[in-house]
Amino acid sequence: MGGSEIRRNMPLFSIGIVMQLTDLSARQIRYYEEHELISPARTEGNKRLFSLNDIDKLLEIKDLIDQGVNMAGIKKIFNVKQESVISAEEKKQAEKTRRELSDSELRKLLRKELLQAGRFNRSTDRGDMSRFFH
Amino acid sequence: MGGSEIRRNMPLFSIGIVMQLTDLSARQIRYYEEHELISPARTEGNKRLFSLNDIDKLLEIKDLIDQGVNMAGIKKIFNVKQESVISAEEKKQAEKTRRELSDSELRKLLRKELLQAGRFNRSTDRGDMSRFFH
DNA sequence: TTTTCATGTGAGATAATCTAACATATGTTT
DNA sequence: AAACATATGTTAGATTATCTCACATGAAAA
Repeated sequence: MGGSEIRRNMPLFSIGIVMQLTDLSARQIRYYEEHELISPARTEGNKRLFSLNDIDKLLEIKDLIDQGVNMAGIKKIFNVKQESVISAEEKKQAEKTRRELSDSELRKLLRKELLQAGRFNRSTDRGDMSRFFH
Repeated sequence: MGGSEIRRNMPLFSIGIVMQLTDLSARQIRYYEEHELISPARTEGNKRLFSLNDIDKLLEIKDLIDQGVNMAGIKKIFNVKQESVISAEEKKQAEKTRRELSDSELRKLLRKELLQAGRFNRSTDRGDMSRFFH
């Protein structure tokens, strides 16, 4: 995972901005948090701070609600997605260890990964916030 | 110019977040505004709202101040930069009209531009906010 | 028809930000 | 040296944005 993961999880946006960006009411956003669909960070003074990922999720929630899905359904869908990501990770991991690398192969790989550490790579299924940034 | 120009000028960030992101004090940020180095937007209730471009500029200001440049100098530098951008635009424009396109060439170009309208293209000299987004 | 769900709305509290004024350290003129 | 200018800190008092909690409501489900 590249450093972009960090950036997309950085708490940056006040609820007012998120309302504009998502066209959701404060009530709705707080309600979705109450149902644990999002978990925005908080300032020292308890104000919510949302990340790009939070906003993506809110846009997904909005879509699903428009399609008639309720809280429970959305939560399930998010969990399934999350699991599929995890299992993808596991597969990758399993595949990796299965290959029984020689020491030299291993060193080569390691070096390659280090060299690519700074590069930007995106998770495959992004939300719609890509509209707002390049 | 692509739609990314709009995105980079979208007022999104409160002064608190900008303080964290730039490591400048509120006093400093307001002082730079007073000297017209930045012009953040305002909410209905008069709170400042900063764009990605504003933040890039603040990081540039910080650099220049570290290098001993004063307000007047920074303002000059910004103006020169702005002019160079404008003249680049003019050059591009001049080059374009000079070519005296045929109608068919023109239609082809237009279609191409329309197809690429949604793509992400960056301005050449970005600030440092690229660290925060992909 | 009750209940439940998703949202609206209002009250009262508090955090974040605003402007304006004065303080201060460092560097510049006279 | 004394006076001034520049960039920033700090404080005070006012106002906005957000918070939680409670109650209201329309639509859908039971």
